[in-house]
Amino acid sequence: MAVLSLPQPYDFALSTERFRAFGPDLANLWSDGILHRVLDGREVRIAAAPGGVDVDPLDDVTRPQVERLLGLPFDLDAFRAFAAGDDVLAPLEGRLRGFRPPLVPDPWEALVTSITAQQVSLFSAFAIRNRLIERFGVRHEDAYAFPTRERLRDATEAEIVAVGFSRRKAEYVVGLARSDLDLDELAGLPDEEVAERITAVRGLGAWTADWFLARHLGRPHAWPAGDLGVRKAVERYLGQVDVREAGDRFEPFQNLAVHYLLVGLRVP
DNA sequence: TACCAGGTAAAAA
DNA sequence: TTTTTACATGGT
Repeated sequence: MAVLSLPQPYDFALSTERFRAFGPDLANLWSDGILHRVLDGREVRIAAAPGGVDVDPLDDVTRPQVERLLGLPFDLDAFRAFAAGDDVLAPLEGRLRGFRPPLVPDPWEALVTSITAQQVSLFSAFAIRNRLIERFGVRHEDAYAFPTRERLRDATEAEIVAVGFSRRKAEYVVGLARSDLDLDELAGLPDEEVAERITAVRGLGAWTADWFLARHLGRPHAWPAGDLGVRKAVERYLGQVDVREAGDRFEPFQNLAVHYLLVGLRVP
Protein backbone atom coordinates (compact mmCIF):
# COMPACT_ATOMS: atom_id res chain seq x y z
CA MET A 1 0.00 0.00 0.00
CA ALA A 2 1.35 3.37 -1.00
CA VAL A 3 0.04 6.86 -1.61
CA LEU A 4 -0.32 8.01 -5.18
CA SER A 5 -0.25 11.80 -5.20
CA LEU A 6 -2.88 13.59 -7.26
CA PRO A 7 -3.32 17.28 -8.03
CA GLN A 8 -5.43 18.86 -5.30
CA PRO A 9 -8.23 19.40 -4.68
CA TYR A 10 -9.34 15.86 -5.44
CA ASP A 11 -12.57 14.29 -4.16
CA PHE A 12 -12.23 10.51 -4.58
CA ALA A 13 -15.78 9.63 -3.50
CA LEU A 14 -17.35 12.22 -5.80
CA SER A 15 -15.11 11.29 -8.72
CA THR A 16 -16.10 7.62 -8.48
CA GLU A 17 -19.84 8.35 -8.17
CA ARG A 18 -20.43 6.92 -11.61
CA PHE A 19 -19.38 3.46 -10.41
CA ARG A 20 -22.28 3.43 -7.94
CA ALA A 21 -24.97 5.72 -9.36
CA PHE A 22 -26.68 3.06 -11.47
CA GLY A 23 -26.17 0.05 -9.27
CA PRO A 24 -22.93 -1.89 -8.72
CA ASP A 25 -20.28 -2.07 -11.44
CA LEU A 26 -18.55 -5.44 -11.29
CA ALA A 27 -15.53 -4.17 -13.26
CA ASN A 28 -15.16 -1.04 -11.09
CA LEU A 29 -16.38 -2.41 -7.83
CA TRP A 30 -17.03 -0.06 -4.93
CA SER A 31 -17.03 -1.61 -1.48
CA ASP A 32 -16.79 0.31 1.80
CA GLY A 33 -14.86 3.24 0.36
CA ILE A 34 -12.51 1.05 -1.68
CA LEU A 35 -12.53 0.87 -5.48
CA HIS A 36 -11.56 -2.57 -6.78
CA ARG A 37 -10.37 -2.70 -10.38
CA VAL A 38 -8.44 -5.33 -12.38
CA LEU A 39 -5.57 -3.71 -14.28
CA ASP A 40 -3.18 -5.73 -16.39
CA GLY A 41 -4.28 -8.99 -14.80
CA ARG A 42 -4.07 -7.89 -11.18
CA GLU A 43 -6.74 -6.57 -8.87
CA VAL A 44 -5.85 -3.13 -7.55
CA ARG A 45 -7.49 -1.52 -4.52
CA ILE A 46 -7.81 2.24 -4.41
CA ALA A 47 -9.00 4.36 -1.49
CA ALA A 48 -9.06 8.01 -0.50
CA ALA A 49 -5.93 9.36 1.18
CA PRO A 50 -4.60 12.81 2.07
CA GLY A 51 -3.04 14.35 -1.05
CA GLY A 52 -4.21 11.58 -3.35
CA VAL A 53 -5.23 7.94 -3.05
CA ASP A 54 -3.92 4.80 -1.40
CA VAL A 55 -3.12 2.20 -4.07
CA ASP A 56 -2.38 -1.49 -3.49
CA PRO A 57 -0.35 -2.71 -5.23
CA LEU A 58 1.40 0.43 -6.49
CA ASP A 59 4.31 -0.18 -8.87
CA ASP A 60 5.60 0.92 -12.26
CA VAL A 61 2.85 -1.05 -14.01
CA THR A 62 -0.16 -0.04 -11.94
CA ARG A 63 0.81 3.59 -11.37
CA PRO A 64 0.19 4.88 -14.92
CA GLN A 65 -2.96 2.80 -15.26
CA VAL A 66 -4.45 4.03 -11.99
CA GLU A 67 -3.57 7.59 -12.98
CA ARG A 68 -5.43 7.11 -16.23
CA LEU A 69 -8.39 5.41 -14.51
CA LEU A 70 -8.67 8.41 -12.19
CA GLY A 71 -8.60 10.90 -15.05
CA LEU A 72 -5.16 12.42 -14.48
CA PRO A 73 -4.86 13.49 -18.17
CA PHE A 74 -7.55 16.13 -17.59
CA ASP A 75 -6.17 19.62 -16.91
CA LEU A 76 -8.41 20.36 -13.97
CA ASP A 77 -6.44 23.42 -12.82
CA ALA A 78 -6.99 25.16 -16.14
CA PHE A 79 -10.63 24.10 -16.15
CA ARG A 80 -11.19 25.53 -12.68
CA ALA A 81 -9.78 28.87 -13.79
CA PHE A 82 -11.97 28.79 -16.90
CA ALA A 83 -15.07 27.81 -14.94
CA ALA A 84 -14.62 30.75 -12.57
CA GLY A 85 -15.45 33.08 -15.45
CA ASP A 86 -18.51 31.20 -16.67
CA ASP A 87 -21.94 31.85 -15.17
CA VAL A 88 -23.04 28.24 -15.53
CA LEU A 89 -19.83 26.43 -14.62
CA ALA A 90 -18.77 28.61 -11.70
CA PRO A 91 -21.46 27.42 -9.26
CA LEU A 92 -21.19 23.82 -10.56
CA GLU A 93 -17.44 23.75 -10.15
CA GLY A 94 -17.78 25.17 -6.66
CA ARG A 95 -20.36 22.62 -5.66
CA LEU A 96 -18.44 19.71 -7.23
CA ARG A 97 -14.96 20.90 -6.23
CA GLY A 98 -12.43 18.12 -6.70
CA PHE A 99 -14.47 16.10 -9.18
CA ARG A 100 -12.13 14.55 -11.77
CA PRO A 101 -13.91 12.31 -14.32
CA PRO A 102 -12.57 8.75 -14.46
CA LEU A 103 -11.45 7.34 -17.81
CA VAL A 104 -12.27 3.87 -19.14
CA PRO A 105 -8.83 2.22 -19.19
CA ASP A 106 -9.44 -0.09 -22.14
CA PRO A 107 -10.76 0.79 -25.62
CA TRP A 108 -12.53 -2.54 -26.10
CA GLU A 109 -14.31 -2.17 -22.78
CA ALA A 110 -15.30 1.40 -23.68
CA LEU A 111 -16.95 0.34 -26.94
CA VAL A 112 -18.76 -2.72 -25.58
CA THR A 113 -19.98 -0.71 -22.61
CA SER A 114 -21.38 1.88 -25.00
CA ILE A 115 -23.23 -0.80 -26.94
CA THR A 116 -24.89 -1.95 -23.72
CA ALA A 117 -26.03 1.62 -23.04
CA GLN A 118 -27.47 2.34 -26.47
CA GLN A 119 -31.16 3.25 -26.26
CA VAL A 120 -31.87 1.75 -22.82
CA SER A 121 -31.69 3.38 -19.39
CA LEU A 122 -28.34 3.30 -17.59
CA PHE A 123 -29.89 1.18 -14.84
CA SER A 124 -30.83 -1.38 -17.43
CA ALA A 125 -27.46 -1.04 -19.18
CA PHE A 126 -25.52 -1.64 -15.97
CA ALA A 127 -27.58 -4.72 -15.12
CA ILE A 128 -27.03 -6.24 -18.55
CA ARG A 129 -23.35 -5.31 -18.58
CA ASN A 130 -22.85 -6.93 -15.17
CA ARG A 131 -24.32 -10.18 -16.44
CA LEU A 132 -22.01 -10.04 -19.47
CA ILE A 133 -19.06 -9.51 -17.11
CA GLU A 134 -20.09 -12.41 -14.86
CA ARG A 135 -20.63 -14.72 -17.81
CA PHE A 136 -17.55 -13.91 -19.91
CA GLY A 137 -15.18 -12.06 -17.58
CA VAL A 138 -12.73 -13.42 -15.02
CA ARG A 139 -13.23 -12.83 -11.34
CA HIS A 140 -10.20 -11.94 -9.26
CA GLU A 141 -10.57 -11.35 -5.51
CA ASP A 142 -13.54 -9.02 -5.70
CA ALA A 143 -13.69 -7.24 -9.04
CA TYR A 144 -13.98 -8.90 -12.42
CA ALA A 145 -11.69 -8.37 -15.37
CA PHE A 146 -13.90 -7.11 -18.20
CA PRO A 147 -14.50 -9.78 -20.90
CA THR A 148 -11.73 -9.64 -23.48
CA ARG A 149 -12.13 -9.15 -27.20
CA GLU A 150 -10.76 -12.65 -27.76
CA ARG A 151 -13.28 -14.21 -25.40
CA LEU A 152 -16.23 -12.49 -27.07
CA ARG A 153 -14.89 -13.20 -30.54
CA ASP A 154 -15.41 -16.87 -29.70
CA ALA A 155 -18.81 -16.39 -28.08
CA THR A 156 -22.02 -17.15 -29.93
CA GLU A 157 -24.69 -14.53 -30.39
CA ALA A 158 -27.11 -16.78 -28.54
CA GLU A 159 -24.85 -16.79 -25.48
CA ILE A 160 -24.78 -12.99 -25.48
CA VAL A 161 -28.54 -12.76 -25.97
CA ALA A 162 -28.85 -15.01 -22.91
CA VAL A 163 -27.43 -12.26 -20.65
CA GLY A 164 -29.98 -9.71 -21.89
CA PHE A 165 -28.63 -8.24 -25.12
CA SER A 166 -30.99 -7.78 -28.04
CA ARG A 167 -30.16 -10.01 -30.99
CA ARG A 168 -29.04 -6.91 -32.85
CA LYS A 169 -26.66 -5.81 -30.09
CA ALA A 170 -25.24 -9.33 -29.81
CA GLU A 171 -24.43 -9.09 -33.52
CA TYR A 172 -22.74 -5.75 -32.89
CA VAL A 173 -20.50 -7.12 -30.13
CA VAL A 174 -19.41 -10.25 -31.95
CA GLY A 175 -19.03 -8.31 -35.20
CA LEU A 176 -16.84 -5.71 -33.49
CA ALA A 177 -14.72 -8.42 -31.86
CA ARG A 178 -14.17 -10.06 -35.25
CA SER A 179 -13.68 -6.80 -37.16
CA ASP A 180 -10.29 -5.55 -38.31
CA LEU A 181 -10.58 -2.36 -36.24
CA ASP A 182 -7.20 -1.81 -34.56
CA LEU A 183 -8.13 -0.41 -31.17
CA ASP A 184 -4.57 0.48 -30.20
CA GLU A 185 -4.11 2.74 -33.21
CA LEU A 186 -6.97 5.02 -32.28
CA ALA A 187 -5.15 6.86 -29.50
CA GLY A 188 -2.68 8.23 -32.06
CA LEU A 189 -5.31 9.70 -34.37
CA PRO A 190 -7.07 13.08 -34.33
CA ASP A 191 -10.67 13.21 -33.10
CA GLU A 192 -12.25 13.18 -36.56
CA GLU A 193 -10.30 10.12 -37.74
CA VAL A 194 -11.09 8.24 -34.54
CA ALA A 195 -14.78 8.93 -35.15
CA GLU A 196 -14.52 7.82 -38.78
CA ARG A 197 -12.89 4.52 -37.87
CA ILE A 198 -15.38 3.79 -35.12
CA THR A 199 -18.51 4.66 -37.10
CA ALA A 200 -17.30 2.49 -39.99
CA VAL A 201 -18.12 -0.53 -37.79
CA ARG A 202 -21.69 -1.79 -37.75
CA GLY A 203 -23.40 -0.92 -34.48
CA LEU A 204 -21.10 1.98 -33.61
CA GLY A 205 -22.54 5.41 -34.44
CA ALA A 206 -21.70 9.02 -33.73
CA TRP A 207 -22.90 8.78 -30.13
CA THR A 208 -20.59 5.84 -29.40
CA ALA A 209 -17.67 7.63 -31.07
CA ASP A 210 -18.30 10.78 -29.02
CA TRP A 211 -18.27 8.92 -25.71
CA PHE A 212 -15.16 6.98 -26.77
CA LEU A 213 -13.37 10.29 -27.36
CA ALA A 214 -14.69 11.64 -24.07
CA ARG A 215 -14.40 8.72 -21.66
CA HIS A 216 -11.61 6.58 -23.09
CA LEU A 217 -9.30 9.01 -24.86
CA GLY A 218 -10.14 12.00 -22.63
CA ARG A 219 -10.07 14.36 -25.61
CA PRO A 220 -10.70 17.92 -24.37
CA HIS A 221 -13.17 18.88 -27.11
CA ALA A 222 -15.39 15.79 -26.96
CA TRP A 223 -19.02 16.90 -26.63
CA PRO A 224 -21.64 14.13 -27.08
CA ALA A 225 -24.40 16.47 -28.22
CA GLY A 226 -26.66 13.63 -29.31
CA ASP A 227 -26.73 12.05 -25.86
CA LEU A 228 -30.09 12.17 -24.12
CA GLY A 229 -28.55 12.85 -20.71
CA VAL A 230 -26.45 15.66 -22.14
CA ARG A 231 -29.56 17.16 -23.72
CA LYS A 232 -31.36 17.09 -20.39
CA ALA A 233 -28.39 18.61 -18.58
CA VAL A 234 -27.93 21.36 -21.17
CA GLU A 235 -31.62 22.22 -20.98
CA ARG A 236 -31.45 22.33 -17.18
CA TYR A 237 -28.41 24.61 -17.02
CA LEU A 238 -28.57 26.57 -20.29
CA GLY A 239 -32.24 26.50 -21.22
CA GLN A 240 -33.69 25.84 -24.66
CA VAL A 241 -30.61 26.15 -26.86
CA ASP A 242 -29.04 24.19 -29.70
CA VAL A 243 -27.09 21.51 -27.83
CA ARG A 244 -24.28 21.19 -30.37
CA GLU A 245 -23.71 24.94 -30.53
CA ALA A 246 -23.87 25.13 -26.74
CA GLY A 247 -20.60 23.22 -26.61
CA ASP A 248 -18.78 26.20 -28.15
CA ARG A 249 -19.36 28.11 -24.94
CA PHE A 250 -17.06 25.69 -23.11
CA GLU A 251 -14.25 25.64 -25.66
CA PRO A 252 -11.62 24.24 -25.04
CA PHE A 253 -13.08 22.33 -22.09
CA GLN A 254 -16.13 20.68 -23.62
CA ASN A 255 -15.30 17.26 -22.17
CA LEU A 256 -14.84 18.42 -18.57
CA ALA A 257 -17.83 20.73 -18.91
CA VAL A 258 -20.15 17.93 -20.04
CA HIS A 259 -19.03 15.78 -17.12
CA TYR A 260 -19.70 18.58 -14.63
CA LEU A 261 -23.13 19.19 -16.17
CA LEU A 262 -24.07 15.52 -15.96
CA VAL A 263 -22.80 14.97 -12.43
CA GLY A 264 -24.40 18.27 -11.43
CA LEU A 265 -27.76 16.79 -12.33
CA ARG A 266 -27.16 13.58 -10.36
CA VAL A 267 -25.46 14.94 -7.24
CA PRO A 268 -27.57 17.42 -5.22
C1' DT B 1 -50.25 -1.75 -17.87
C1' DA B 2 -47.91 1.25 -20.45
C1' DC B 3 -44.21 4.12 -21.19
C1' DC B 4 -39.60 5.80 -21.26
C1' DA B 5 -34.64 5.30 -21.11
C1' DG B 6 -27.18 8.48 -22.13
C1' DG B 7 -28.91 4.61 -30.28
C1' DT B 8 -28.47 2.23 -34.51
C1' DA B 9 -29.41 0.10 -38.83
C1' DA B 10 -32.59 -1.13 -42.04
C1' DA B 11 -37.13 -0.74 -44.07
C1' DA B 12 -40.56 2.22 -45.87
C1' DA B 13 -42.18 6.36 -47.78
C1' DT C 1 -33.47 11.57 -49.60
C1' DT C 2 -36.04 11.67 -45.32
C1' DT C 3 -39.00 9.32 -42.01
C1' DT C 4 -40.43 5.32 -39.47
C1' DT C 5 -39.74 1.05 -37.17
C1' DA C 6 -37.71 -2.94 -34.44
C1' DC C 7 -35.09 -3.91 -30.79
C1' DA C 8 -35.11 -6.11 -25.16
C1' DT C 9 -34.50 -4.86 -20.27
C1' DG C 10 -35.32 -2.23 -15.85
C1' DG C 11 -37.67 1.35 -13.31
C1' DT C 12 -41.85 3.87 -12.42
